[in-house]
Amino acid sequence: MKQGFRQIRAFLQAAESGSFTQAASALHVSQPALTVQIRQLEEELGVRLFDRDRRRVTLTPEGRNMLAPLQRILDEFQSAVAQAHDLAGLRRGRLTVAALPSIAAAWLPDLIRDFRAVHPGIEIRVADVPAARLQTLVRDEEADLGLGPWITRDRALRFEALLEDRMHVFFPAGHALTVSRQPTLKGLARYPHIVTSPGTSVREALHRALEDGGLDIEVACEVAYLSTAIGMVRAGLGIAILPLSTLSAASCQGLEHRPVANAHLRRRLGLITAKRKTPSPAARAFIAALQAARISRPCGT
Amino acid sequence: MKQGFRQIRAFLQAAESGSFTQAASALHVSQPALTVQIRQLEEELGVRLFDRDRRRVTLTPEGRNMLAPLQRILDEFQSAVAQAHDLAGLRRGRLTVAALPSIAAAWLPDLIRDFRAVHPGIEIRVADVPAARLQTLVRDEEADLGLGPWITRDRALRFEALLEDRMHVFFPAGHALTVSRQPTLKGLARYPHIVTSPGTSVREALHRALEDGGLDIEVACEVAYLSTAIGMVRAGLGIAILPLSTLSAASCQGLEHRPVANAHLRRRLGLITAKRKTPSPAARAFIAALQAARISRPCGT
DNA sequence: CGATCTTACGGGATTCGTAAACATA
DNA sequence: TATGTTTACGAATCCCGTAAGATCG
Repeated sequence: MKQGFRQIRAFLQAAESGSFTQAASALHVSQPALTVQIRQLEEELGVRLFDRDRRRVTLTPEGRNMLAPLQRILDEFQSAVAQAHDLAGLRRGRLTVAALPSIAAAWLPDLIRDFRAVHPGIEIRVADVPAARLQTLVRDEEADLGLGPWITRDRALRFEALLEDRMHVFFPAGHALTVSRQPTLKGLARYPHIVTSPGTSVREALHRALEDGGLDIEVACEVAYLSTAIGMVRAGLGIAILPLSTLSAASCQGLEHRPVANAHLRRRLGLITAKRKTPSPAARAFIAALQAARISRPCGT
Repeated sequence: MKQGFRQIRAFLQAAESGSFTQAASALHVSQPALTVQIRQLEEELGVRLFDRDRRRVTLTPEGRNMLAPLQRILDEFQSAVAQAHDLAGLRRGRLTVAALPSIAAAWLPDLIRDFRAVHPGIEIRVADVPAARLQTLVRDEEADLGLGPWITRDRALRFEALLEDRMHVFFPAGHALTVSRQPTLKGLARYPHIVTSPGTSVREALHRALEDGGLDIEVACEVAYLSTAIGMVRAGLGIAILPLSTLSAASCQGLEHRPVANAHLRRRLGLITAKRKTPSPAARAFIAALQAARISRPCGT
């Protein structure tokens, strides 16, 4: 079983040309080479495919029977190659990005817009999930890559820091905090706070920071979405300690914000990829775009 | 484009085995060879097909995409090869035999019965046509072979004598002719004759024989079929000069027959094949059976 | 004799197998 | 350390192209 596609191509071309000489020149091989290819195919199939007539070659009935099947095989192979090239050339494909909601809202829209402009054939799904699920998604190959904090040290995954998302305190314009350049957590503790739901990474970070400082805060309201929290702050219900990236995710008009001086309130966000798994062409391209964007727009807008 | 089926086979086997080593041993090649084959396919397709994990290899999503198309291509190729082998091995095929009506009636039934017993997959058509059309059918490839007399010297056809069909005179038992061992045409001319229609080879031969001898006969009746002629003879309407093979074609009970001593009344019947055209496997086998039968049952029953 | 397929043969590329290197669990 | 993939390299094989041979019109 030593067959290839060259023999099939030779056969089809010869059948079409009705001449070994013409077929050979069409395929850019010498005529004896084509004769050999035909003979190899005939030996493999066990039937004579052509009647050699010195003047022209004509298909035998057996050869005519093989015409359609072999043609289809060749077509399907070329189609399969084309499909693979489409994937490799980013003309087609699917890409699933897992990202923290804040990142998904702040960073991804621009990135995806630019990416899709270049590669319109790539279908992109975004899984905006809490930090805890990020690594699971990537590990289980439900996402090609993750964007978020590096929480659990997972040997099957790789982390590459992209930006540091410092948390800021947001407050309405004119609030007493306006005067301080970098308030401490302790200084903020006496104001009522809008906080996100337990389980969100923002809440966890805030929780750890408070615990570490032995502080406690008054919770004015607990909301699920950053944009809701911003709305609450604007309405004067309280202040909120939120990622700086919130600026991009929600309309912060009429609000002021200051960095909070606390180590727990800065997260190193980055790219999470599977160590073993070869990234898909689309994933590679997206990661490249990601790293390019990191340079042009460093550390949280 | 330097691809063959070995690479595809290697890919499918490796995907199934989940290990290059196992796949290699399953395909009876060394493991490095298989690695190379996989790499060749990856280069041709432009995508990485496997994630090498040192412990096992797993398909990438791109590889999974290629699985079905490549599997199908391989299946179709093998099916095409199998189909060709069926033709070559006489498990399938079609065979058209053109033959004189007398041959078709006398010889072919036994021959075809035996042939079909050995090769039940071959579909056999018999074209029983007058001698004049025989060569045309073979020349136009409407028949794989012809059985009949060599009339027109056609350079595109080949003739191989198989048997000599001497014409006999048929007469009712008790007829005056019973006493003669080999009557002459002249001796027969005075009896009324049953003749076949003009255009049939039997009639032509008789016509030439009479013309050559300057004889004339009384035509008692003119019929189309040999069996009709035999019926006429039996009824005593006249005698008939017919091929000896008529014995096999019609019931000749109650009739006697003697060879007629006349050169024109013996026909060399044989095999007519196209010179250029390669006979199909089925035709080759049939011809072989034909020649074997010639030995075991020479010259007209 | 001209056109075309087949055969023969030498050179070059391809591919295979063995052995060593390499990488992970 | 053990297993399994990759790399390296020598050898065998395969394949092509040129040239000569054969055959039919």
